[in-house]
Amino acid sequence: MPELPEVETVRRGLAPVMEGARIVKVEVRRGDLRWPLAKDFAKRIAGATVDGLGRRAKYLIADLSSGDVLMMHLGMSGSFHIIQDAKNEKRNARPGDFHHARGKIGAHDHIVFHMSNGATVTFNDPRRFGSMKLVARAKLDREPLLSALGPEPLGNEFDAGVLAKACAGKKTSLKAALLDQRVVAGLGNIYVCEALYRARLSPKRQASTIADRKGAPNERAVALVDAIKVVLHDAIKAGGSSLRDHRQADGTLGYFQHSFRVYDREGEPCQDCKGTIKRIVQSGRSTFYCPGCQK
DNA sequence: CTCACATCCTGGATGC
DNA sequence: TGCATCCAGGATGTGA
Repeated sequence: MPELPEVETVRRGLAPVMEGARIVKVEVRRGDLRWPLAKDFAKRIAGATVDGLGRRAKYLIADLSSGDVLMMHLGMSGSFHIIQDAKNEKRNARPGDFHHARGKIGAHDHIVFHMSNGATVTFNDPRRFGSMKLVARAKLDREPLLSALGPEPLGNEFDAGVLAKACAGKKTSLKAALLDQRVVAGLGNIYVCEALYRARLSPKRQASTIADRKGAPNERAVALVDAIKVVLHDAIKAGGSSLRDHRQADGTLGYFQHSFRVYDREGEPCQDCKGTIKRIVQSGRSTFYCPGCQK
């Protein structure tokens, strides 16, 4: 489930048990994720305190007291779960508190962090498209996984001018351009579909048509940037989207999937016109849109 | 350079 | 029920 809103939701769920706590021990149960973990991965982390847990695009970034930074990506099927120490849970439990993932390390729990506060944080990823990488903080500005990323869509620096410039001259579709992390970082298939619907722009439209000949933004670029910010903001507020029962780190379900206007709604009526939501395939991925509203 | 496409991997849904 | 097929939230490397 992991696009920007889901990763941000995971970050907010993990921060309370990780920030300020020491990683006592790391278990690498399977190190062959998207890329094999470095042989000294666990040893390099053990004993470090997590000074902060941040996010860049779809990467979680833990700042460690050792001088390293731990980059984590959820891929397609990655998730984190918190197993609370029983004593702590009893002590801290309040009525209405969220349900914590219950007790046991299970299949596909590839990486397990044992924290000094008694919490256990597991990284689960059936498809193993996720990844973890340790990088010296001093070298982070030259980290290849980050250096090519476009702007954060919720940041002030992301506006119609920036998006138009990135799309100017692009022959490819708007859909493909928005999925390109170099254009804007953090969108995935769901939120691209939803943002295009909200901006009333066709996913098939050539990307360059949100800019004039000089690369300046037109009204389409303005609408698109606005739609992207609104949909991401709303999704984060809803705790992300829970597809196929995917859960947040604290065990609760996000509910933004109920706000999908087009994603996975092929054949259903459009909420704005009399049309029907259609599914097409663009560069091998499903695109959902309303041909009536989106031009 | 830019773009379309296959590919990594597993599990769930669907169809016969 | 059993088995085959298709599809999936991402990102990269390829080949045209």
